Amino acid sequence: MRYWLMKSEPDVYSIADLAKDPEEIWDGVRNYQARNFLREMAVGDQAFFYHSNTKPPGIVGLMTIIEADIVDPTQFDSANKYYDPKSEPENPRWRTVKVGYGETFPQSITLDALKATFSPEELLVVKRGNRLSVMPVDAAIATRLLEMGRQG
DNA sequence: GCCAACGTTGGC
DNA sequence: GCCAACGTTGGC
Repeated sequence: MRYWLMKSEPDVYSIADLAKDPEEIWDGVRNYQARNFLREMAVGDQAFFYHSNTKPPGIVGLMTIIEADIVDPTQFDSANKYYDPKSEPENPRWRTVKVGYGETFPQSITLDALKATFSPEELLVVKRGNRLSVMPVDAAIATRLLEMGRQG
């Protein structure tokens, strides 16, 4: 079982949205490095939910991968923001996963707290200028994050 | 709202 | 294949 971190802007899609409707296809990722990580995910993996572009940014909870290697349906929908005219239905370019709601931490782990605790080598999200929206988290780091998040 | 970081596109 | 221009992300 592996751990991951996945970013979303809460104005677009937040952990409260996932809690309300607790299964969701994580669509709209259009970056190859992020997609490659999505394709490595397996059912049962755990992912930290990170709120970006908000005050304060940080890890707000946990979710579970409940279905792996799904074709992202938005790539073929010309009305959708994430429509990709270059993706062929017989060879879809963008794949993703379905996530299930896990838990919301009593208090989010802010980016400031993450930076104070972890080096960029330990946790990529604290690296300045990092724009990757899906990334792996080392198991030992994940354990510490769970302790930080659950104690609130 | 600004801007640094950085991925993508397209001309050559 | 290089690289300038451009667009997007995301912290501040």
